[in-house]
Amino acid sequence: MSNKSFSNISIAVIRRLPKYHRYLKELLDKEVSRISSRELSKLIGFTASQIRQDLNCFGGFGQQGYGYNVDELYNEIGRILGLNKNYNVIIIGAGNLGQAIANYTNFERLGFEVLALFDINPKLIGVKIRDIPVLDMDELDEFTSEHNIDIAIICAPKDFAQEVTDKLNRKNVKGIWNFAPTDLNVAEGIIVENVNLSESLLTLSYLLNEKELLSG
Amino acid sequence: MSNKSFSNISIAVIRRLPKYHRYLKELLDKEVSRISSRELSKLIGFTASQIRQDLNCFGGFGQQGYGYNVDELYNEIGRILGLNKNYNVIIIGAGNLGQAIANYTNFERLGFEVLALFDINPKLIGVKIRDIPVLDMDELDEFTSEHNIDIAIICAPKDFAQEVTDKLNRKNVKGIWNFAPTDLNVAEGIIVENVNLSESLLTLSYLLNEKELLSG
DNA sequence: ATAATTTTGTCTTTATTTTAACAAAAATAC
DNA sequence: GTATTTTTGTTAAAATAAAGACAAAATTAT
Repeated sequence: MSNKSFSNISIAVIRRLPKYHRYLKELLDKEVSRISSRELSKLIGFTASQIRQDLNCFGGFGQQGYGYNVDELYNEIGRILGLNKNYNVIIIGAGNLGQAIANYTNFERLGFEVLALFDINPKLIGVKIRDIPVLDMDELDEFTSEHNIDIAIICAPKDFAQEVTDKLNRKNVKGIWNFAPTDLNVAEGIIVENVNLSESLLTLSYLLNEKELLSG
Repeated sequence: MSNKSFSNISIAVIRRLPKYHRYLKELLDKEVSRISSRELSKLIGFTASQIRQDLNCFGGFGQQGYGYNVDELYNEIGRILGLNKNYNVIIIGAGNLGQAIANYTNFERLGFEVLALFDINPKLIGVKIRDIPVLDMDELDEFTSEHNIDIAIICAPKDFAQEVTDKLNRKNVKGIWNFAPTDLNVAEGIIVENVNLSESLLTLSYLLNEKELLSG
């Protein structure tokens, strides 16, 4: 009864969806009302065939001889991505990274509302980021009990991340967006999306050296 | 004469290398001196077969009946990732995200030295993050001419990112680590590694809703 | 109104990636 | 010292993903 049984959509397709969403938004802003898979292909860099196949995982949104209605497709993909809902979010760790995310108002526009940040640093507790309060980490349990938190964003140091996750495991948190450079053990059903900056940087480092590495 | 001709290593393999590196470091810290692909598989979550195949892209680092020497393998993967070198880095944008990266001392330990941050905000210009100065964006051209910059980290807003990239395109910058939520047009030979936080968050959002989406 | 063009959705083929299998080599146990 | 076990490196098979091909449908041009 793995998660897989509910899903025949490959993760490769899923990870392309936000990019479609972003490019369609740009087209909308430019008041482009229709686009073919061929034109979109030139913009986004995927093959037209792949675009058509990706979209058809979720339904036939296009029309032969015409292409796709930009507004309709944008909204459909938004719905597929769950952007028709609102999400209550907390941020664990109110350092630079936590603050950066709290300040990024675009997430709010997409429906992700940050209710609070949590930190152990007395200098940060009580501070407000925009209108969002930084609370004492000791209040985390109470806060998550009283509020229906959908997503917790972990911006805490590596050695503290699992400890926090253990607390979240006992609450009704549905997803964790993890910026700590470690793999978390989560309770069944909790979805984790990792953003591992070190891994990204080391990939860049590899690519910078690849030519010499494989020739010399 | 595409980049591909130098490389028979798939990007999927490359993106797993930093994770091997991280887990091997943890084993080293625990003073584990040897590990088999089977044991590593249990830790890291890839199949033992995949681990052996990945490592064998770069050489036979193991020994039959024994496994892999942790210290040796850690160093070999570090070398493959280019961590035997030092990199001069600048950060474009000294907001929370730029500061977060500048403050993350682990990158320095890996050989990535941040020489300066750049911003247009007068309140930030002149400030120091650790010992790293925040310079006026107007000084970027001169600075990149005088220093041999390997990597530029773009933490500037989306609408400003391409403008900065155009400047970098004319310099000898080798790689761009891009946090702006947009695809950059770069000069030939410049490697771009994107960290698109919105795309990551929307992927999480999709996964949170996948069950209902595909059943209902 | 008709012909030519465009373009999707889907089926087929190709390519890539992952997993499985196993001989050969080394380590360990007895 | 020999047998047993472990474990790699590598080959083969299976699974997954991407690209190509094309009929059917709709649009656009004449």
